[in-house]
Amino acid sequence: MSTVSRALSDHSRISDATKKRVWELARQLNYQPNQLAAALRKGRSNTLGVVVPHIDGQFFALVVKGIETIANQAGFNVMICQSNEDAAQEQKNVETLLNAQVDGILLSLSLSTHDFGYLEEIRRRDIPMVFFDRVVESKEVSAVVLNDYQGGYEAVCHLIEQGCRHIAHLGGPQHLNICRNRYQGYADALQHYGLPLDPALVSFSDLRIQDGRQGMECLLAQAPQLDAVFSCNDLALVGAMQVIKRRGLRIPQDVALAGFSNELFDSLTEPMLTSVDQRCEEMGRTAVQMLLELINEGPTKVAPRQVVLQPNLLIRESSLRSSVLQETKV
Amino acid sequence: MSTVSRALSDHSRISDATKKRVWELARQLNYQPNQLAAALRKGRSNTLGVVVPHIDGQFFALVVKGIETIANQAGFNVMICQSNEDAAQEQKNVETLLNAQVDGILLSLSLSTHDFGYLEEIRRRDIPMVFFDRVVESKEVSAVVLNDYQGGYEAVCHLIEQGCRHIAHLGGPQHLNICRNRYQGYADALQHYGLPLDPALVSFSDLRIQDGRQGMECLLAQAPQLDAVFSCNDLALVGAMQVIKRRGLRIPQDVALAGFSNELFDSLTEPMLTSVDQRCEEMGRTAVQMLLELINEGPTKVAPRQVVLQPNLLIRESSLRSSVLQETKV
DNA sequence: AACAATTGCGCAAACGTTTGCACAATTGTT
DNA sequence: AACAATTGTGCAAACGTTTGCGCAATTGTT
Repeated sequence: MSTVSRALSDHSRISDATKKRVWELARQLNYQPNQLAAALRKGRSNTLGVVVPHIDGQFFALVVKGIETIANQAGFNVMICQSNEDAAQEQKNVETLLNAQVDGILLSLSLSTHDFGYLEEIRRRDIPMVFFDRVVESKEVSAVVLNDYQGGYEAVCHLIEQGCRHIAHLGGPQHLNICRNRYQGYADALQHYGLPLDPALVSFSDLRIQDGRQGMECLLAQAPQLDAVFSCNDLALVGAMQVIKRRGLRIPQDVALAGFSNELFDSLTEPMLTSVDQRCEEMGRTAVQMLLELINEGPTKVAPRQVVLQPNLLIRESSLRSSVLQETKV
Repeated sequence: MSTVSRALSDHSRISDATKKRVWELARQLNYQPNQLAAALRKGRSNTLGVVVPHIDGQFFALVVKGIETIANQAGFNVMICQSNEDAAQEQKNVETLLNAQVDGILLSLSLSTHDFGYLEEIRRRDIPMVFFDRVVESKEVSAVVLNDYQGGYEAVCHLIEQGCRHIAHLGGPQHLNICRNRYQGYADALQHYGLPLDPALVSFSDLRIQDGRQGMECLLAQAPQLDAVFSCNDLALVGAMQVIKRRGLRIPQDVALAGFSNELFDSLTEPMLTSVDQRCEEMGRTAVQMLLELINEGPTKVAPRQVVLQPNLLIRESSLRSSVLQETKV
């Protein structure tokens, strides 16, 4: 048994001759090692756990793809759980993963998670963990995020440069880092150009499509002079667009639009929607690489890091007023 | 040890008193059973494997959601793999899952899978398995599929009833059951109404958005009289729509459109796209239920079954010529 | 009161690997 | 030629559960 095990793992103390014999026989018998037994003995399951709010929609689907690619290359299995934006479900997911003895956890917070207490259990068990996108902001934990602030800033600067002066914002829950930062980018861009930050031009919601419709109705009612909308995500922006069109307003001439996430449908609407691309796959790859590092070095060895990816503004018809030809790729 | 184990699993031969004591102590010590050890001993990992072509796009994302819901309820973990429509990757995924000692496998074939030989290994190991959506058609295997034939048939009947007489088809790879059946539904609907099946009105491809554009160009060139398109999926249909609009043709007056899958973006385009809904979550739930049955009863006990779900035609603007108000929900 | 049946508990083996250690055989060093 | 170092192999314990079986204590039956 021991010799076999060592031969298969290419141990240096086994002669080439016996290795050959073992390999050959293993092939003949179609021997498949039992990962469970190995996991039990070695105390590592070679499995990674991922918790995402949902996988419909481009963003998380692509992040997951990036995660799977790298994880599989490194010989790790991946277990994916959806919290469905529900804090209780998220906690259950984490418990499930811990019970499944995963070697590490990748997590993006649900919309409704306010209490992070349950994460203590992960610390207590010394399970490596990396947040991505929607993170608890702390120097104590590893995380990879987009520079959402920069994304919001650039998008709004672009709108201003297109001549817009009354730019509205459809914002998300402010306890989420991403929404807060995008909003801050919006605010700072306005300030940079000497424009006022008008509360009547800002509407917060959970950013579903119906929230976008409703928010837009509201904004148009209280600030009819608005000439652009920057939305914290694309789904809400589509809702807003529907309302704008129904009112007979032209896009981008009367109201210019810019969103966030570069969803698949952004190029399918009319006009096509300007949006901030989030480098989804890269985010997934980076997160899992950091996690693997933590796993291999031991979570106590390597200090927590926060990686920030730079966003990429994709300018499309919904915000392009000037006759300048569009240079950015769709 | 034994008493503890039995107490925790509520064994009948353990007195209520000791059960109480064990439970209490377990809680105090924050005892978490090691699933790996249990799995090794019991010979079942309580993990299910899922292989899908991809998870971006509404369909598979929702199927996966259905799968996770039921599987978690039944105490099973779920490992999801994407084949990225690649046969080699699909085979690797299956090997990974087998090595991870999953108790059962749910599989939807990739676009490029022609050779099913590697599936023999699953049979040989007696691992329960259920196909869904894209299946190998055989009475020997369990599967849950949509009645794609019926979906195609209904969609095309609807187009005909709207007054269309020259209905084109954007078809997918004919080795895939779903594409073949949708095409057959198209053909039979034409025949039922006494319309000819004109090869010049049919174009096959891999159904990406650019395939839809290209296919549409081609169809318009060889059959300018066409007055409707039924596409095997919605992505290709969007591509076709773009071409149609660019030519200045009106939808649905000049060309009516119907697709398949009820993607998220169907309600976001202009006009909104008529499409066949696939009961995604239900498909996932049914598939996993069948799999659990196979796992619990033993794969040799219960005979393979094929479940067929009925499609649901969602009529939207892209095909609605008459002034009749739309009754179907979007 | 003698025996059978039931109830409650614990020993020890088993699941299939990995790995520390001991030992034998070979090779190298003086 | 004696000893040390190296190389190759195998024994047996360990990982943390589950479970067959045996034994003791209790309860039920005649």
